[in-house]
Amino acid sequence: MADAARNDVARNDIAWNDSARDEGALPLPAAIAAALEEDIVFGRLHTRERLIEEELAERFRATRHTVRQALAELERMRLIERIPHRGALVKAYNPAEVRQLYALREMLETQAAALIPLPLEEAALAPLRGLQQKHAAAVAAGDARAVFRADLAFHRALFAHCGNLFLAETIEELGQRAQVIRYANLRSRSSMEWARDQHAAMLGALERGERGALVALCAAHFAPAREAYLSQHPALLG
Amino acid sequence: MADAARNDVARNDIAWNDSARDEGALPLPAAIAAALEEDIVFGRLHTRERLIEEELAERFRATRHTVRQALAELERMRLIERIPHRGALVKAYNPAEVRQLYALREMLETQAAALIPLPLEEAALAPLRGLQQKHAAAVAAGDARAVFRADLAFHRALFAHCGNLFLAETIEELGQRAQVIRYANLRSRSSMEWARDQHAAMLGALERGERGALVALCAAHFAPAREAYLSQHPALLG
DNA sequence: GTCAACGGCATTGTCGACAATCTCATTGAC
DNA sequence: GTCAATGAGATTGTCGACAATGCCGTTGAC
Repeated sequence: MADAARNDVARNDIAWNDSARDEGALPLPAAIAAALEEDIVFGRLHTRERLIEEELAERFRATRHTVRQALAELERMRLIERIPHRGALVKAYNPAEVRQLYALREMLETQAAALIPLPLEEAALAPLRGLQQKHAAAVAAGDARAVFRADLAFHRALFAHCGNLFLAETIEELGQRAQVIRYANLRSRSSMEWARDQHAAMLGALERGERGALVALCAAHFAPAREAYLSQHPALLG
Repeated sequence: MADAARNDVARNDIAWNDSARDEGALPLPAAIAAALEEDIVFGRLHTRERLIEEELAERFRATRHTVRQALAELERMRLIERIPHRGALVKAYNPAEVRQLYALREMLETQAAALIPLPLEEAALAPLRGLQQKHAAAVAAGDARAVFRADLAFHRALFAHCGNLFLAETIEELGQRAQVIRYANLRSRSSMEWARDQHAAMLGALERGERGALVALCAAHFAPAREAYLSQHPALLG
């Protein structure tokens, strides 16, 4: 019965966030998946926590089938793990895995940064500036959700210019997988401001055609998240 | 009605291959997905061809639900594309995409080859030799399916030694996506023999600790498949 | 003769109900 | 007291039926 009590607390926690509806025109499973993704990113759902289909169906006022599809989507993104007849768990990474994941991201983003044509033409630069401003505004407003979305959009738009669709996709996928790890950083205002300033510096490098600076910025961009995660999780278990 | 006739031909084609059963203990959706994967790889299902749930259900003697799961799996592997209310198509790549996909594979496999500890210890080398022998035996027997499976296994085992789980996974996923493109090569005996000899050369480089040779072999390993595909597909459309 | 509206048919998507499986507390033997 | 077997309840998996949608040939107006 202690278990039931724990589950109730968790359910109340996440019940605050009824954000499936505000996704607008998204198909329902995608909207549910997005809401759960946020729950994971912002730590409302913890590592190893169980996701129970019927509870989610009630919360989102959807059928269990719909929830099931959303869970399949989250599994595809590798944010959760599904074990046959046992349900879905928020995925956990041990420190070695975290290091490997970030090492790969660094490698790919470095290569992608090296492929972006420099200096970037104005027509491509303008949308990036727009996204940068959105991100900065979200940081100023202290709106963590908006920061999260704007950050994703900025990086997607940036690496879209690397000239390799598959590289850009892979970078984005690995970024999604790292979200489970990243959430600690979204809460701190200073780290959000640091990211904002890095984006500004990237834009500068893109404008002025400074290849070395761009590559260095991309490579170093997520070091803080990795370090924060590793420092919080003792070596024995992730 | 011309359409119906075309579909019948295709259906007879693939009806030869009732290989879902011989996957042994795999869960049924996975077995169906594997059978369809082979159909795609071996060109029994052509690019842009439609996959109709009910036909597949009949062929595999499964319910449409099960087929649906298999299609979801193939979509996850990006071998097919699903359009809402319109069904599933075997994915097509245009020449630019083919080039990008292979460029990324080359980049990743080069990096992975650079990370494998050299010379590779005997305990790790022995299983690789075993897989190489299986591959060579399949080539000798002219068993294209066995060649396909053995080739996958060899590369998976090779890159598992790069020390980065995510890099190895990503390489494998991109290899799966390239399967749509690769099939032309599986038919020719000479290309199978070429792959076999390349594997042998890789093993030699692993044993003797020849980093440069290993990297070069990995980078060049799939150039023939790319070239074969590009030469067959005029620039306008893939 | 052209073209837009209609409607039948093929196909995919969703639902509620039931079956299969796992978990965990209880029971009973030693 | 420990431990394995049992069984009830919780949870996931699968099914058949029906709803929704898109495709495409037909109809009819101009």
